[in-house]
Amino acid sequence: MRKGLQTRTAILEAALDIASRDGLEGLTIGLLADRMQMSKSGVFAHFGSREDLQIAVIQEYHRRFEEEVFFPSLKQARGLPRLSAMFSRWVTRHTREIDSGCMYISGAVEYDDRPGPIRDELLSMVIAWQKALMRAARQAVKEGHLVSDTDCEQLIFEMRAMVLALHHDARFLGDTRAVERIERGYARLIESYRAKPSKSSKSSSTKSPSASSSAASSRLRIVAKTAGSSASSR
Amino acid sequence: MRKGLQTRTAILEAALDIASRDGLEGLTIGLLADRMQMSKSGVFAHFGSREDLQIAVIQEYHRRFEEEVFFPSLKQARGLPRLSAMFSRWVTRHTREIDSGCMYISGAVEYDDRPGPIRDELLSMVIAWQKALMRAARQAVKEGHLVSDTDCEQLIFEMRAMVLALHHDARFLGDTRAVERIERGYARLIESYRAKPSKSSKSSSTKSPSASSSAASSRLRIVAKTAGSSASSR
DNA sequence: GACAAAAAAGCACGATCGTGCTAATTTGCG
DNA sequence: CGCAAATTAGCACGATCGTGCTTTTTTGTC
Repeated sequence: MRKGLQTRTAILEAALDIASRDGLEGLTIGLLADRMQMSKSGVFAHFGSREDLQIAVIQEYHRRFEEEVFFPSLKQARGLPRLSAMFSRWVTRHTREIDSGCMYISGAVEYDDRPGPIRDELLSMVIAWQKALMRAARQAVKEGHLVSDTDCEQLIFEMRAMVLALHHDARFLGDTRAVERIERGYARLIESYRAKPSKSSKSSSTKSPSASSSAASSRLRIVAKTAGSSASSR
Repeated sequence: MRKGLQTRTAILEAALDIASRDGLEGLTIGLLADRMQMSKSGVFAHFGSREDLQIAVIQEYHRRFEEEVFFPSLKQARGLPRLSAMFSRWVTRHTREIDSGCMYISGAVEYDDRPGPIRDELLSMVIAWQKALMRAARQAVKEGHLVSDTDCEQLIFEMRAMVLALHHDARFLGDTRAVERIERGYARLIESYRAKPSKSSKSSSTKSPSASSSAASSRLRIVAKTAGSSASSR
């Protein structure tokens, strides 16, 4: 009775691994059975169909994404600190999952013109994350961290763009310098929207404006130091 | 004798269509035979193997990409004009192929950890394009259009990033506003690197500096007006 | 029109896919 | 332990995949 759920969890774990590496389309019952040292039927019985399995994988992926990226960022103060935390954790996750790949991105490519429940599921997850980013950005404006006429959609667009590029460069090109690129890009991006500490600015520290152009690099340390090894098993 | 090459071309055309829509992995001999109203063997005979077919498709795609995006841009003056032309045509192509999808991008996701000849082929095409962009950017610095300490790799990284986002948003999210986003982003990007018309600047027009921040919108019309309809058949 | 060469089709093969159905096994509770 | 229920395995099915083989049809040249 309890055993069933336990193996289901183990299967899901393996499925997540496969899907992250080979894509949701590459997630196959037979391959999963091999990996689990089970029969195809045994694996199959835990999920009504392959599609249900895929959807379960997506949901589990999303759960972990939120757990690792979104929720911890909520501990940061509203506005720019939180937005930066979200971005930082997002990037950090990408640097850690270089060997597996982001399911939101691979899923988007796999299902961009393949309608159905899987696409719908992916879409709703991605949109949820985008909305969370938008909320944080708007709060940053409201808190006076970013200039009042900030085009938040534009800001988020460019943030997302760089994450896509990070994924592309790190996974496909094998170019890890993309991590530095995205740090610099984010710094430049925020800098161009950052509110000048002129008038009110009720919150945070009234830091020195430093230089008006590039600077601000020390403040925006994006990627958290990966404690110990940055190595991978692949 | 001549007929063979003719049908081969027709097959390649259909293959390009399928691969652009469903990815290179979705390109199947049987599907291709259906589309061509031929037998599988008949199709197969023109290419030694499926892999050879896929590689032929990639090469043909690249040839068209160069023909449509790269070569025409060479007619523009060296430096920023050429770089902008390349970017503009690149974006325009993406807006036109919304219904089919960019093979460089889908291929990158499909083969990011699937070594072999196909990945190699894709990689060399993508890198070739990136190098072309880099050359144009460096020329823009040399010509004095961009400030001398411009980080060209960073510039190209951010340009590529936005194109990835355009593809993602237009295809997966179905959000066509990404076109405006990318125009704005490019304007902002170039503006932050544009050389002030201070000292020498041997070339082009010594335009007025206008405002130092957002402006420059009129000069950087990215997407060519799609003559007639911007609609799609999908 | 005949004839050689090229092109296309026909057919079969082993693999793998998802998924139903039934039988065997394992599990947890009384 | 015993027994019912949950879990897993076994097996077969139709489909589709890439790709080898042989045969038929089409093509271009004399």
